[in-house]
Amino acid sequence: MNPMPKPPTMKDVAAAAGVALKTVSRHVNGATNIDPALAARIATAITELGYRHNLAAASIRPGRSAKVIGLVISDLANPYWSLLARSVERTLSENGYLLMTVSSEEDADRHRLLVDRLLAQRVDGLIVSPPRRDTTAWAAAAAPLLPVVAIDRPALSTPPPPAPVQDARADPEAPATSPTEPDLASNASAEAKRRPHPPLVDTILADNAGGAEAATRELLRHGARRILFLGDSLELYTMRERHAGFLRALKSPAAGADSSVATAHTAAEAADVLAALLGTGRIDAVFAANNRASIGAIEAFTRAGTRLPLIGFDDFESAALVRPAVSVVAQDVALMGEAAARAVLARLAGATPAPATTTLPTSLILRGSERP
Amino acid sequence: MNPMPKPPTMKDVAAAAGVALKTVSRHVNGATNIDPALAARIATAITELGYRHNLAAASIRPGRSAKVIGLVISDLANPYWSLLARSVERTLSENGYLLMTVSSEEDADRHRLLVDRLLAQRVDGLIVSPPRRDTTAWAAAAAPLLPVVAIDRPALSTPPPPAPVQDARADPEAPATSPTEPDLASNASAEAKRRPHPPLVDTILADNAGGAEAATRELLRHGARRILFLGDSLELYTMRERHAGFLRALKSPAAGADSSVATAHTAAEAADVLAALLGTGRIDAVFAANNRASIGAIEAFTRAGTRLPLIGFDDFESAALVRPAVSVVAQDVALMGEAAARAVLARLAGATPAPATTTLPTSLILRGSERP
DNA sequence: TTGTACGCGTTATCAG
DNA sequence: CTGATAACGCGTACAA
Repeated sequence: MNPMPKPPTMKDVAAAAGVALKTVSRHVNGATNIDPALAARIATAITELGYRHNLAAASIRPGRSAKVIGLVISDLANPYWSLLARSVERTLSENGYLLMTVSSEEDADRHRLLVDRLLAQRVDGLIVSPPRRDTTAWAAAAAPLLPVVAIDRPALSTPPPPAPVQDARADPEAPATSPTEPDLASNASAEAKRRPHPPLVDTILADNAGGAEAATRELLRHGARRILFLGDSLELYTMRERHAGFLRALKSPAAGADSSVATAHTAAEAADVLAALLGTGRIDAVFAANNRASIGAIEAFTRAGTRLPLIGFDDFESAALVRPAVSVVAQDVALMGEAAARAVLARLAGATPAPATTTLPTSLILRGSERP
Repeated sequence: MNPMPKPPTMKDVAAAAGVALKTVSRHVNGATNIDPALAARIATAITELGYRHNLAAASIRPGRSAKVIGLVISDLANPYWSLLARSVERTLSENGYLLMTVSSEEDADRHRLLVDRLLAQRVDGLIVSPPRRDTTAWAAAAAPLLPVVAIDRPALSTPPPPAPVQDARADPEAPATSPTEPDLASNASAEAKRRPHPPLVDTILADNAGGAEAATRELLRHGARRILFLGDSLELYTMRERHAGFLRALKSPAAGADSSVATAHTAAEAADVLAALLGTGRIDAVFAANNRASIGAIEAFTRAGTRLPLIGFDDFESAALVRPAVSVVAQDVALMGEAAARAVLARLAGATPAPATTTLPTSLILRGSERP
């Protein structure tokens, strides 16, 4: 009943089996050239002593590693990230790697801390969703040491736009809508700034702009003319991209369309913001830029006892269950996770191409909510 | 542009700063008694060389560890587990620990493999959801070495009942319903077998039976008399418990109630099974024993254009969004994760009480779907 | 306060 | 095919 009997070592096994340390090491590492008699004695000693290979100790030898990859995301509780983490873990585990997942909670300081901790732990590779205000320092510091992959958002090689976008930040009491003009202007600069340099590290992105554009076109096609972009802060890369796609669709031939922007972080906030707008007649359709916004929109519709045409970005569990079922722009999350894992594994296997950006297509899933 | 320049070591730092290895070690470990001049030289050398503390190497010293905890769950993609993992990670990270999460996919072999791998990695503690057919061997092997906590299901100290329960396993083509009798019988034995011995390891459970009983009583209160238990395989501990609670409610004074059991693993299967039963008049209410069954039930109702009173086990995203909103038995997942993390941390801090089982209460959230 | 020498558990070299 | 010996990067007596 000793609380913590210290685990037996190779030395113990060697002594018990009456062989040299190195022979045990060979046996443990699956070497074939061992006298069967000795191998048997060693195997017996191992099970009798309850010996377990110490990977942590083995990993300090040069050229050896613990076969662990780090994954830094913003929130494990969000289905988007947990699906991604699952996919990454699955691909890595097929290749003998373990995954360490940590959440930054969208906090840049905590993000740095976690990356540091993972590096100190000597992980073999890093898959990272860069924080909101990315200082790029983490990537520059880590990239030379080990394979690094940015996922969902690029590791900025230039700082983000100083004033993210002067959008009308709606607040529940006095939700403001802004005319199209300033948004279009800021969009132009966002477009110009898109990927000015080659990526710092391998990067896996979804086609946020393209997906948003397709969704917006679909709303326009059904007669929408005053569309609300309901999303999270435009400080977020994905939001900026989706907003850019949104505006790109509005600039198209089917002119005369107006737009406004409302910002909300949680589903409840989104519901409040939208509820306040519903009676005013200032909007006639909603593009929900993430799943929380979609859920908020449904709540607002339910509360108001009315609804507007709606398309959301990111599929979510409820989307097909509510009436009308919610049309969405879906990312192939599993594929993104697998791509990220494979990118790390490829470099671990020795490949050293120039860092590349992979943009995965999105798909528009129409379920009915896009119609008036 | 060297692919992998080997990271600088303490020795390099010591040489660059012109001090002894030990002094650098002290500096890195935050010792206070260092000549400020030397400390400054060391700090400079560290930043110039880009030195990072190697925790893996440090952890092989006796008494030291990498401060990593392993978490073995069945499926990260299930919101239940990702919420739990998030909660565990949060609590651990507040205490300086990192979390390694792996999915067993409900496969007992893979489960063993993963536990072995985590043990080889020399994690400091283990939080495990035991696999379906638990052979208890993993816990017996691991528990003497490090703090182990079983979560969601107990680590069986006796093998599971040989024939899990002779329930009427419904299949889509010819869904079978079984009279109450055999279930009641098998329930009696399940009741008798519940926790025959003290737990092998610290165990964190939800009150599955109590929650299911409360939900079933609520359905009975609204006039239900032929209730369907729609759930996953009764090989699963949680399913057995929920089924036991379900039957316990049916045995109560409000007699005359009948029941049947249908098994489905996915939401789609659950929908099919239920859809086939809906027209027959053999059931007048549904207890969905997990969130996938709940979602399947909603789908079946929608397809059939009708509905029955419904209560589900485990809250889920859509529950409040669909009409009527789905009443559920909710577990406090965050609390369970925190409790598991704290149990590990307590033992790591030196506490050595006898292994205990903590059963956390569930809450019945009534949203309307329980009514006819 | 600083440095020396050694050990942690494992693997690699290289001679038997 | 096997084994003594020297690393690996770091922490700790112990001595200076």
